[in-house]
Amino acid sequence: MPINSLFTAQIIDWYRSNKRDLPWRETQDPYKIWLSEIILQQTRVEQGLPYYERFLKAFPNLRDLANASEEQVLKLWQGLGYYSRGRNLLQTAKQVSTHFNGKFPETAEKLQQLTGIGPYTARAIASFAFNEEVAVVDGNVYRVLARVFGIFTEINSSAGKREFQELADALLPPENASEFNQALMEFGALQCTPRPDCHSCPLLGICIAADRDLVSQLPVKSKSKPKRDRHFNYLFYYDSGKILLRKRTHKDIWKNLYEFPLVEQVRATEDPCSVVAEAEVLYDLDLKALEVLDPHAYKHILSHQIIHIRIWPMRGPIPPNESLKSGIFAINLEELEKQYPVPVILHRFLEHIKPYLVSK
DNA sequence: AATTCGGGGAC
DNA sequence: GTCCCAGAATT
Repeated sequence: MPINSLFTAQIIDWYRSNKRDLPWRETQDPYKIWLSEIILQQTRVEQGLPYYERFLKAFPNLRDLANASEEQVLKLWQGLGYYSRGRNLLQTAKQVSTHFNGKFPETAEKLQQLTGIGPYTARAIASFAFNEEVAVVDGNVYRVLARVFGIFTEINSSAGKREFQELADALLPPENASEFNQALMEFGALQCTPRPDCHSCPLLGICIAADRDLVSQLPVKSKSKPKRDRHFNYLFYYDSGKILLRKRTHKDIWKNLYEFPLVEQVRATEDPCSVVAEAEVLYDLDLKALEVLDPHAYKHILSHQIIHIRIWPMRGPIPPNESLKSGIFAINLEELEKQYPVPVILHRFLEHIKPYLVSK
């Protein structure tokens, strides 16, 4: 038996006895497949699963989602990260709903034209929902193929992407694309993990990396840039159940999410006066009469940046909404929690601070 | 071709 | 601390 056929057969065999019970595997509805795939981009199954359930409950079908507001979608997306996925989700729902008569295109090539659907997701939907014979390549697939076939090409280079995609396509068994794709990813997620237990691996006999002790070196990936430090000073201006809020609209992290009035500085500030002074200019506020309390400090570590956050509680009457400028507005705390999407760091702060606010 | 977009979990 | 996750869009 050729090595490639053996590999395919073993992977599928392993999958049938080890696969997890996941809701999007029990359907061929392109809407549900699409939704699950967008949620699962760069996201572990365990983290994405509750979001998938909540989205389906809120928007049972494509039209429901297409009729939603971006605020609703982002609120449901809150805490999942990569919020452009949520915005693109809504955009594509509207697009398919109005321009494609509510039907998703049925080939990977056409699916990839839609916003938020790239090479992986297009092939996943085409294969799972429409049985197209196309192979998917995600982080799991890179890892499994690099090890089993001993490939040292960098997986984040264009040459690597091409090479692994071609290999996956060559391995794909016609007639069984969907199951093979699922199997290969599941194998990477459960068995051929970043630090695997090779003793229990059914592919021990054919894996080049295991044979030559290269498992810990594969796959090869070029190093990432060092993180940059940012310093966010938030004005937590609380008064009788209301706080000041603004929407992030610029092209940056947390786009279109809401936050307290922000003063970003190049370095950490111990002195509230400089924060207040900058805020007055930035937002055209009059903060002179205010008392500024000691800040709550957090460090928010992300993939490409470390955000040093100081939330400065302030005491004093909130001006009426009509007199607020620069996109600042006052909002009731319950209203905020119900409707306004915020970064998790703000959500956690609010949960922490709420008991103290109501008891005061 | 390189960078940017989050948050959480494993180690 | 580092690396990775059912990647895609933008520069």
